[in-house]
Amino acid sequence: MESKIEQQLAKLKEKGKRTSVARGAILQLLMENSTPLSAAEILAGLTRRSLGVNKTTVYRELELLCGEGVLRELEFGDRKKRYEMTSEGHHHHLVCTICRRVEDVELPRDLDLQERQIERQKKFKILNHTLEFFGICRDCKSGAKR
Amino acid sequence: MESKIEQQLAKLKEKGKRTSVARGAILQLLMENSTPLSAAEILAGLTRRSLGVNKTTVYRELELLCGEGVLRELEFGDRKKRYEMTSEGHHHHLVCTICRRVEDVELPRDLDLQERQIERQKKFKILNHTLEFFGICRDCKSGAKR
DNA sequence: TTGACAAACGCAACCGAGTTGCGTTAAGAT
DNA sequence: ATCTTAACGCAACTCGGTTGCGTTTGTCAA
Repeated sequence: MESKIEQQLAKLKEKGKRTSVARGAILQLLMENSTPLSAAEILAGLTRRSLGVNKTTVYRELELLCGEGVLRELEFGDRKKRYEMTSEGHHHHLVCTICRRVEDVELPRDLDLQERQIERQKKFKILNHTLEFFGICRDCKSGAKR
Repeated sequence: MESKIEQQLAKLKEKGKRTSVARGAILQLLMENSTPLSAAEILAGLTRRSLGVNKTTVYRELELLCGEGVLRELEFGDRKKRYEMTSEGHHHHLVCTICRRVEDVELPRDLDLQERQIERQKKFKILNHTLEFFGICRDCKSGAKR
């Protein structure tokens, strides 16, 4: 089975995008990590793999990958953007206000019906939405370390 | 009937907060405006009323009013915080991605039930949530000016 | 294989929202 | 009138992110 990363890179290639080391590494990093990463975290992750990449490159890469729909940009209210693979599918987030860790969650019943209703009522074309829940995670409730 | 602003100021006074011109003006500005305002917009609004207020003062005032629960802090993904009166009650927002205007909206059925379900399932204590819908507003759809 | 073209890159300088430190002003209690 | 301290102004700073510009390098066609 061909790796998911190679698939993504191949798809980008068809659109005239090249296959750079940084691009592959960023995708891998985001794929391995369960929580969305910030630009700084990605930069650090690349450095840890002894890939000397400039921060401008990271920002430009993230912009490109978002534009191509490979990544999704998220904001949890701490003034830094975070990124996750769109291949993870549509879901929402539980953000712990203590340890800042992020957990994925799916709504038992998503908002499609409500959205249709709002669209009719407000004559507003809804393209997407963001829904994040803030609170205290299991570990922080139990007073766990870290 | 006593003005809503005076009520708020009186409540703050009980907590040892003083009644400054800037404070009253900020509250008034936010009350008159239907959409949430950014710090810069508030600063501009005060200047327009020929109240020479320093930006540090505005930021500090907003922080205080949020801390006292008078204002609510919002973020729509453009890296600037926006503020609205909490007295407006719990609602969500329709953010137009073209003209950036913000409309309030209430969910026909809010998320309380889903939240309870998530809490049980994930052992995560939900304190609050943010839900914003992004899309094209009525005016921008019809190609209206501005 | 080589050459050309543009995508990708590095670097330094920059931007803009928000913050901090510190000394000054003024609200309101006594 | 006096005193305490909330509120304020100003300048310098922080930090996530952006821009301009010249250089490197992947890719494709000759």
